[in-house]
Amino acid sequence: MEVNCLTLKDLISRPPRLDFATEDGENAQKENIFVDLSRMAPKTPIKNEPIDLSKQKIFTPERNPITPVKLVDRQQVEPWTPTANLKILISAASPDIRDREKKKELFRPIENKDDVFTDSLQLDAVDDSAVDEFEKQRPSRKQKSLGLLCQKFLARYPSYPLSTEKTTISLDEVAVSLGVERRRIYDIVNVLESLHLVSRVAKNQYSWHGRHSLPKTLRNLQRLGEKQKYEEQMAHLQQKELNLIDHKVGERRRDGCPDSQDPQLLDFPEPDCPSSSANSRKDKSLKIMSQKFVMLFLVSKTKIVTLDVAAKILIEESQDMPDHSKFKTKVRRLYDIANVLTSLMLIKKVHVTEDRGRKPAFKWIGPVDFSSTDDDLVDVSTPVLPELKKEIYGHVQFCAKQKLARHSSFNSEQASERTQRKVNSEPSSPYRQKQGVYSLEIGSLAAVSRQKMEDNSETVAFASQNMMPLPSSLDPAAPLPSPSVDSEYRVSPLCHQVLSAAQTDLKALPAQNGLNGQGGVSLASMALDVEHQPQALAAAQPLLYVPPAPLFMLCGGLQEGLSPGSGSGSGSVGGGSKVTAAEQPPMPSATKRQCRDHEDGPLSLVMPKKPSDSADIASPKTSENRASAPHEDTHMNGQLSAAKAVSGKATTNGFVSSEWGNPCSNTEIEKPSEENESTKGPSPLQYLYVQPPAGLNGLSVLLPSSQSPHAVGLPVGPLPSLSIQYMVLPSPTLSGFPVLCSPTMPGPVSSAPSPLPNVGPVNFGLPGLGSTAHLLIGPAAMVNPKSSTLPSTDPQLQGPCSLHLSPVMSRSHGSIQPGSPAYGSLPAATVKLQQSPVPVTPKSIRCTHQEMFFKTPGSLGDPVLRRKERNQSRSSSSAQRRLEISSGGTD
DNA sequence: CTCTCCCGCCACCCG
DNA sequence: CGGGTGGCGGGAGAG
Repeated sequence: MEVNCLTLKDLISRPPRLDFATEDGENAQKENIFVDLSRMAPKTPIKNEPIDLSKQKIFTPERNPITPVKLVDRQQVEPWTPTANLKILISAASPDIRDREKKKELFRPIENKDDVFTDSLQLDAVDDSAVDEFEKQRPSRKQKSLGLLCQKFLARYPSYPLSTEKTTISLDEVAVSLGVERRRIYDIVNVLESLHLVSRVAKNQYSWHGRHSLPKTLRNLQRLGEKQKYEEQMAHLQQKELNLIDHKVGERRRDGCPDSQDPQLLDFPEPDCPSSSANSRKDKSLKIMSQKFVMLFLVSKTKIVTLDVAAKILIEESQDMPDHSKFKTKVRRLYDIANVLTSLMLIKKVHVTEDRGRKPAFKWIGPVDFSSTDDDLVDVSTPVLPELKKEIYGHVQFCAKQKLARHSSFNSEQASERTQRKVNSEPSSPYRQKQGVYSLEIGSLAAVSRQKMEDNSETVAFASQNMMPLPSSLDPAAPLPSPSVDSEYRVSPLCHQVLSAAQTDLKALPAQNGLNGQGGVSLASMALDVEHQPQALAAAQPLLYVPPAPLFMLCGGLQEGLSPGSGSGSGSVGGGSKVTAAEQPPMPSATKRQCRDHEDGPLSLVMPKKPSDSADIASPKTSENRASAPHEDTHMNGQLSAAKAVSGKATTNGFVSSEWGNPCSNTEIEKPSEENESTKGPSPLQYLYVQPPAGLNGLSVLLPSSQSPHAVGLPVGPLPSLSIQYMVLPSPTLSGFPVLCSPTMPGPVSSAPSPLPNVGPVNFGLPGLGSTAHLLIGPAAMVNPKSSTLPSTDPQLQGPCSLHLSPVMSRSHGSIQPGSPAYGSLPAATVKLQQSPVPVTPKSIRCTHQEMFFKTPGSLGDPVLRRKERNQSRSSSSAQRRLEISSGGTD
């Protein structure tokens, strides 16, 4: 059955149920008239309705005979339908039907992950709620967004496919599987094609190339952009705008286009597409627009391009009359392109503020440094070139890269590394690279670090122009100015906003908690770039990142926020490092927004410096990783499936899931758990509990009080950034419910026994918690400096979820150490939370579990757990137990 | 209100 | 000529 197929796919990257319906329905509608008829029959036609109907249709062709069923489905599907009707219909429907629907939903949710979706899943338990759920299910606009669709699309293919594997993309197939009309797929594919991620081989057929050539493509585009003098044009336009703003907004655009520029633009060689025809139509093609748009970023010093400027340039190039309608249309197209580029983690939305207000803009967060020479990248001082790394490290790293790649290209990595290096070079810089381990920062982080590194000039420039990159610079303080800050940023480029917020919070915390701000953990990790990530994902995902398994000890009362171990050092968050969220300063609206949207947050990849080491460590993992690697991004595939299941809903995106899926992490986890058992001692495992800041949606952050000391010490790598293990839990529920742990590396502290075979996400049943509690372990970002092994961390997870703590170092178990001087300044660790538009509530978590449950029945399993979870009240003390238990459970 | 951008009509083009 | 592509802009959801 298609359904089955879909299901599998869905697991990986599935469009919301609605999508399904939509797919079929829409397609049918457009392509199949008769379908429409069926639709019509049912009820009042609502725009949205058709989709639902179609869904049913799709599914039902076979079913069609069962008319009644249709009605039922439709109703269910149709959110808009009055609840009463829905209920009635539902009730009327046979149980079988309901079950069927439920099943469908279950599978679909993965991608849809929408909260709604999740909720729907829960429905099983509650029939009564069915109606509400239905309503919830209604696909929101966001759910249908091109960006989300693109993510789903990307999730289907590995970012860095093996050369051997050739993937062909059937537009029809994809459209069906993603539940959208083909038209939408064209939009995505065209942009991807412009970057050479795919190429058209035949009608309806594209081949997937992945990101391998992305750096080259970008380089070429950059060159072209330079030739086109886009930078100048942009500057010119911006200036004009400024001037115009004062005078007139209206027609500045025309003015904006420098006459001189026109010729160039006209000449504009179509970058990659040789074929790009001279046709006017083609000139306006999304592909070309996409390339030009990318060029604008690449040539921009600020890496920030406002849509209006981009639209103007494009209009001018196309020689279109700059009338307002044209401009509007152009902007619409740019949004389409931007959505895809955002999904590729190449750009993220930001807003530039002007005197008159904000302007929509996008910031390049992709690789930057490929600039002049192709070889440059390699040449760079960076110890390990991205590509080289690939070769050297082989699968393991490869996998990691892939994951990372999603977020950023190699180049970016390099850039980040470089940056870090610079930082390192700085004597003062507190952060040192860890030996043997390189942490790569991706996406926004890299970009951010880069910016800072590069200089303030960019910022200045903006300022002069009145343009301010809001997202990055939300925090006035945060931005570059303070050295300490810079270093941090450099080290771990996180969303500035987040970071700033986190810092603030942290600072505040000490006071309340009596903790030392400095000593405190720096939560910088969190940067969330909400925008990047698929909204849906973000929303649903409850992310729990747990430190190395071995470490799992929750300080007695997590809820209370005490972390016994934490007291370390100056900053250690004093014994109870409980931080209250309230304290956090509210994030700027922009920030919030981003948070919501982005999941991608900075990713940090840790790579073993030495290949050999990595190999050693990795080897075990490698096998699996490799497998996963191809799938990379989404990972939605196989391995991940389990992970996904775990991550489930939380990870709406493949990213997350993939990470979770990482076997390595699992392995690591297990060890830790054992260790924990042995060590149980409070020291190692304790976590600092940080209450969720407002932005976190009530998620609590647990920081391992005892981070491996090594972390701090690691000097080596170019990348100073440290990754800190952390857990994010819904505060209310800390005790009871399942905890998702990010995969961790074997903690240095505990002697980790040989890692166990990787298992996807591991669920630990905590006895204390009751069956309910599960620990999901994701790939850990942590690297042990000591342990030569590196954890080949799962890059995958990192995605949005992973928390990257750069500066923080935890010495040995003791909680975060304040000690590190540098850190002191930056106590806060940024935790990247996925903020989903929907608040992450315990409920959502539950949902996640459910999803997971579905996916991987074995591991997570029990629905019952939920109940238990609820029931469970955990005392802090119990927490440790739980941990221990969990570890045992893991076994 | 503005910002986004989904949706799908229908023109373009190719085989 | 039929069907794949994809430009285009109305209009509505989201903020």
